[in-house]
Amino acid sequence: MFKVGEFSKVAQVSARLLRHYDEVGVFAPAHTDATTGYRYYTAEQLPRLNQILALRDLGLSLEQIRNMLSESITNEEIRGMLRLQKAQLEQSISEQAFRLQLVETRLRYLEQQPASPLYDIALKTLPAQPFLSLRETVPMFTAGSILFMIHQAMPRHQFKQRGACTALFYGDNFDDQVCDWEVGFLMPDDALKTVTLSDGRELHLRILPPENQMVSTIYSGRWLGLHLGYSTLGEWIAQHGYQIKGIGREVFHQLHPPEHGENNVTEIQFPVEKIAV
Amino acid sequence: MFKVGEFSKVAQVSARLLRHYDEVGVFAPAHTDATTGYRYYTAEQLPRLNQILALRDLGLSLEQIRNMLSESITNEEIRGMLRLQKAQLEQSISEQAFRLQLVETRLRYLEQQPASPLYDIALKTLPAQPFLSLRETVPMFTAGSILFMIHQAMPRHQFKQRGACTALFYGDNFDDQVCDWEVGFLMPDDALKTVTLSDGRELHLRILPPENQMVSTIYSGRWLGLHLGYSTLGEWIAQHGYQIKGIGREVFHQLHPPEHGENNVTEIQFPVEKIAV
DNA sequence: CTTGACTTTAACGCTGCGTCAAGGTTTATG
DNA sequence: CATAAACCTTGACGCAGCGTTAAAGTCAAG
Repeated sequence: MFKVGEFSKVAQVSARLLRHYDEVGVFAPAHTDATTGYRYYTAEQLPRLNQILALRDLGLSLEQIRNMLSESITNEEIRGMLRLQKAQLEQSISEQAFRLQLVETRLRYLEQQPASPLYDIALKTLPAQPFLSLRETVPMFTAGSILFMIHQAMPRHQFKQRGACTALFYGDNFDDQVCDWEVGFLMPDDALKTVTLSDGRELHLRILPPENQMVSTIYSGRWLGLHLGYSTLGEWIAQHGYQIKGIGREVFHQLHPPEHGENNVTEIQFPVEKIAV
Repeated sequence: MFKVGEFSKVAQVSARLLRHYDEVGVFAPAHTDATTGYRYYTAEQLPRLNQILALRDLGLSLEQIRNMLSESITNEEIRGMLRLQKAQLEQSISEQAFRLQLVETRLRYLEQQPASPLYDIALKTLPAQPFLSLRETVPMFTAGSILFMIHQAMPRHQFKQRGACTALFYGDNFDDQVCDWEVGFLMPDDALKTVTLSDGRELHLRILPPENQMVSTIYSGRWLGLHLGYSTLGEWIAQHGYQIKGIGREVFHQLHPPEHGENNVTEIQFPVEKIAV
């Protein structure tokens, strides 16, 4: 019969760990003195403890371990738990590897250029959202202006605009002088189906599908500089083994008339997917 | 000016996150109403928040992020932090990969054999420890018996035996009929230098060097079955890309006279190292 | 003015123990 | 045998990053 301190030494673990395992019910002492509460362990318990430590080394939680060690568990259930753990470890590793790639990219850039341009690119997941919009072909880099005009021409009392002004661009050659835009507003679920502008054009409601991987960057200032955002995003996407998967968006978080363009805040988003390795 | 709820929507984060970031000082709202406590954010803050989220995606802690965003930080310091993070990620990945390997091995075994023999193998780190011992060449599988005899022949009042009875085996052919053993007791730091047994033999004190990677398994029962432990350990070591690096040990946690050998509890330990890949 | 939609601060929860702290037990020593 | 040293007990906080109620104050629409 060992007391916790002795047993912790032969087992090479801390006494606190033994108490904790007793408390949560994964490993109880062979005997507990009813009056003093002292825990007494025996050498015969060592293999069991070693089992538990080995399972812990697999990354299993104490609760999972308790289940695995219960009498009434089938071999098949154990295998199921291990397969689950395997899958989780694989996912965790790929996440960590991705982070590592991000860090490495950033380090390379910092060593090339003192000022870091590639600073605020994030991955997001977007849910499906109603979108009240209008599709038109207009000169490049003017989607915001159209939105601004629409914003003006809109009978504003007819709806409560909750989401942001957003534009989707179709067509994949960004060097062209014109572009095919769908401009409008992200809406709450109970939005109107159609809105007629004061100049007669109509906005129609549709559901934008969810996107589970969007890269996004935010650009502050006049739209003349917006191409910097695009090139940075493009570099990032290539650097990290992604490719563009669908239709890009601009979100106008702060939309001013052309003469105050320096205060604009514009977000650029692209849905992406990993290139198969 | 957005209130938290609105800002959380345009930024695609939860309101709780914004409050938390305010609380810990990584991202404060542009304005806070002094009387109501309401937080008000502006669109111009979006790039900053995106920066923070991007840094978070690297796996940095909020405290690190706060430091990186402070004005008074040099480019060199930032690179240092990133290099540190890179190193930590690499280590974390290799740990996870190792766990994964453990899980896979276990799954393979479970699919071959319903009863899992390879159940309680753990990696340990041992500190340097004083060892009061005696070296002899004796028949295989009898180290425990010697220890038992020594135990009897020892003038027990002379020392407080705190550690376990332990044996080290020299020579690397385990199939041989004799083996070179060093048997003795792990001792506390203030132990006696020499002890003379009643049969005239002497135990001498020396310091066992620390081992930072020991594989260990615990076997219960008569020593006749002990080879099972050895073979299991050997398989495990090979399976996981390790090799034996030094002198193996047996630790006798429960040492009985030969006629009660079925109650013995014996641990087998080998120092190992990863084979370079 | 009344809702209802939002906001605030406060606090627990989660994981697996490490780390005191206050107060009994056991054991070694004088 | 008295007493101190060494060990044991339960209890509780801490950590990281928010998610999740909960109670109570604000704000905007009708």
